[in-house]
Amino acid sequence: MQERYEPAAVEKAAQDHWEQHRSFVASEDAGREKYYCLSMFPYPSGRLHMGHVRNYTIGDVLARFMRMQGRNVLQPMGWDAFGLPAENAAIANGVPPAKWTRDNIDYMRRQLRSLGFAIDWQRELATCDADYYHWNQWMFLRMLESGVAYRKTGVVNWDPVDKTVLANEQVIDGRGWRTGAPVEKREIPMYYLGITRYAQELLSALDGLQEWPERVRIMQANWIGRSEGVELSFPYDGDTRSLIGTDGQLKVFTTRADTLFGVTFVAVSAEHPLATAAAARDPKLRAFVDECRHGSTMEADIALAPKRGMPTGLHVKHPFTGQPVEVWVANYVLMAYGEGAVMGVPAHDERDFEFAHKHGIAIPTVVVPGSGAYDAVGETWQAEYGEYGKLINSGEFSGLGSAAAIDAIAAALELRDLGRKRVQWRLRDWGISRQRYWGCPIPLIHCDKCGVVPVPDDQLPVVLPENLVPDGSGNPLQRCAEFLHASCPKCGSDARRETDTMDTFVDSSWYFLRYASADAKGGPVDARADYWLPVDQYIGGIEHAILHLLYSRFWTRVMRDLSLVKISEPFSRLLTQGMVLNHIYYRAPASGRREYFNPEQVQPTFDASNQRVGGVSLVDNQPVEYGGLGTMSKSKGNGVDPQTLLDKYGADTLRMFTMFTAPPEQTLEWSEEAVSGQFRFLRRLWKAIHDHVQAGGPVAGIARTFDRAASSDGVRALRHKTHQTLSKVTVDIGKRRTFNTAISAVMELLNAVAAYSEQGDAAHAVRQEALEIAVLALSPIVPHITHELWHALGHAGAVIDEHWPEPDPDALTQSVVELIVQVNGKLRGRVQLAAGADRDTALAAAMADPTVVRFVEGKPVRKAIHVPDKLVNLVV
RNA sequence: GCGGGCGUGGCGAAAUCGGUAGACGCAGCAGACUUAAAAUCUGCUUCCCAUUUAGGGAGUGCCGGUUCGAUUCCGGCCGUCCGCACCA
Repeated sequence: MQERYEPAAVEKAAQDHWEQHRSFVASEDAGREKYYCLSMFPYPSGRLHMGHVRNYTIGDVLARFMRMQGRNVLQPMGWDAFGLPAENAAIANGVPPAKWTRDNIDYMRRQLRSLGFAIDWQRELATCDADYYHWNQWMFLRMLESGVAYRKTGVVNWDPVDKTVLANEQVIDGRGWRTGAPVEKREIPMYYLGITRYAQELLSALDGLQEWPERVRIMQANWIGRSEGVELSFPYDGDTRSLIGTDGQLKVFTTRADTLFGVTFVAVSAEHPLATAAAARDPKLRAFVDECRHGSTMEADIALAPKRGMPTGLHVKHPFTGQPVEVWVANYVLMAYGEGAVMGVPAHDERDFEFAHKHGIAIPTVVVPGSGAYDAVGETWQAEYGEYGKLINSGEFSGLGSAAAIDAIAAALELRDLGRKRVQWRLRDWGISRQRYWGCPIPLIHCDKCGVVPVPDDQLPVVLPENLVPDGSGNPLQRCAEFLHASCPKCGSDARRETDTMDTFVDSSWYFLRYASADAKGGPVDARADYWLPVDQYIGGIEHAILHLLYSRFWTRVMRDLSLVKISEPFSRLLTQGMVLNHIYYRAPASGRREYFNPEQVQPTFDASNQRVGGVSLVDNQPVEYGGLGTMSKSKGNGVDPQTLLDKYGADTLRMFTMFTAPPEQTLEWSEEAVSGQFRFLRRLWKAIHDHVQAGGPVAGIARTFDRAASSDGVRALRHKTHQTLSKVTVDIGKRRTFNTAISAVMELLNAVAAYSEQGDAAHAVRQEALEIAVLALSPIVPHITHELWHALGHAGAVIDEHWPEPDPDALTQSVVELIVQVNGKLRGRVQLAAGADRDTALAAAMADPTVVRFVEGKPVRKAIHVPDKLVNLVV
């Protein structure tokens, strides 16, 4: 064994061993319990970032730990390879997205390998491979057949200068990212997936996901947004009827049908048909409607905007009283929720209250609290106005409580065919059409005679041409004759291929299923998926808490209903890892953009209480401002390239740092000093084993039976520490997922070994055992160095093939324990006692402690608490 | 506005079921080794009082409650981060 720890050589040797022994190739084995450990696959952006390292290290530690526990482990990896950045890179460099993407994959795959992740690379997939997206297309066609997928017009962002559709992230402050031109809204036909059909199931099943973080479940429940209420109709009056041209009703949805008699106006969104009709005959209203439609699309801005509105001059009739109610256009009504229209009840809804005050509309009270705290609403809004109570001035319903009134009003409306109870969802169907090149083609053909015709299964996949270079204007597929041209599968005449591609969230909604049957030919998956699924542990960023995880839950159910899989929930257990943060330094010139400085190039400055307040750039020696801690990002210039660290310290140090510095769900603060601290620890571990082996000669021959009675106190204490450490690490990794405390425990063990100075065979044996446990316990976290150290400790086999050891119960028991002694709850002393000492013995020992005596002396003991083998508390 | 999390030394954090607050590590200080530096090793390192020893007091954002005992449970407040945001 070498005296110095040299990570490069150690890591190469370990990786070669795993490679040669195909250690991570997984195969189905019905006789063994499986463990499917999955980390969210990366977008191949170019290089790994620290977030990837953290994510994949967490997964790898669990995979390796479970492997040692005897589970049949699958840990696959792939690439979320379609998407906008590849097109942007193409525009910038003139390289086809396919080449850029595949080059990035090659580089990042090498990086993942050099980090030593226990990945089964035989199952690797990239979503841009036709073998993969073939099945996106196939499943889309099945959904089209079953009606889950359907066509409807949708609104897109249109850049009038580049004449192209923009993704939301390409719209910055309402303008196109490249041209700066104000973005327009356009309606075009698009395809939707009916996720709302599954809304109730997706919501109810959240209760079963007890191994998911609660906040993810709450976020999903809020996103699905179930609300129970009443849909009701206000019939048009004569004037409105003649303007619209048909008899009709204005439909609204409300959760507060009990306030129906307080309606003094009805408000519709600017996109509502009534608004359009009224605007056609009123130029002022038309100007207002246009303004609302073009207003900021930032939802936070909308929420803060004042309640603006204009009357349409149109009226509808109250469903019970028949009284005319005026229709207004209001900027706070959303077309996309409910019916795009609301009944205005100013006395009992804060927004309606503000609106009515502003526009001089009456505010009659129709619900009062049971206590009679008020009988009419005042000038300023009070929260109690929105509460349930007892109805007044509500015709036949007066006197009822709110809940009963809602039932009665709904029943009465139903009799008149003017309304009914129903559930409204916030969740909307998923529009998957993207007017982009680098994505999975939607398998449809447009024929002048037959209309939209699905591509037959035997002509799948519709292959995306990979040699196109987008230039920022439009979708290059529309200029690619060989892709565009097709013959109609129905009538055979010349036809045009659909050029829209699918949202990349489609690709990531089922990739975890494909890993489980990576080379299945006849369908997206085969029976092997039934063995591996569901994923036992999924690990990824909190940023995917809603969309990706919800879409995957939906897609899995669709596949279930197509009899492709047997499960409903894809991920049994979810861990959302925290972000990686670093300091932010910047200069803010009087005019122009902030300039950011890489923290490595800044000498920080601190105030009197040691708080970071600024810094000096090492480049020009001028001061820079401190911007706090923030997620590592390109735009803030505070990223750290893991490759640099890998080259400098090796994979084990990097893995160790990400696992030790914070628990996995919390944010992780970058610190190069902490990294070098982890490197120092590994070096100390190396040296400890080196010295041990040198001192003791060949160690394999040591007999390791410990006779408790014959052992010295030192041997017993070190054995106790060793097995205590083992049981802590087992729980911390296996149950609590607190890798940081697991590492701390091993550090303590190593400190104990260093402090243990006894010599002789028994001492050498107990030291050997301690070091072996330390190596085994750390091996999931730092697999390379432990691979080498396991051999150094005298073992012929590889540490990865070792079984996770069980703590020795005999070593864990202690014959003498220390009790703490409190007086009135304050720590006053400690006493050594035989384990299991009874109350009287413990109290007697406690009273004998000199410090305790000083505090108890002369005062009667009123009460004494005894927690066996733990503490005594004397109340005086 | 609504929902959720978090608040502990100079810093990252630990305390797992209500029982020793600050494990482990970083940074810092002192010492050893060295011609010197680095590396390494040893010791100290929450604050205040006392310091010759022994010790004593306070302390987990703030105020209060429950308890023999609260970082932990309960109520209220403050700060901070995240998510959603005119959802009818």
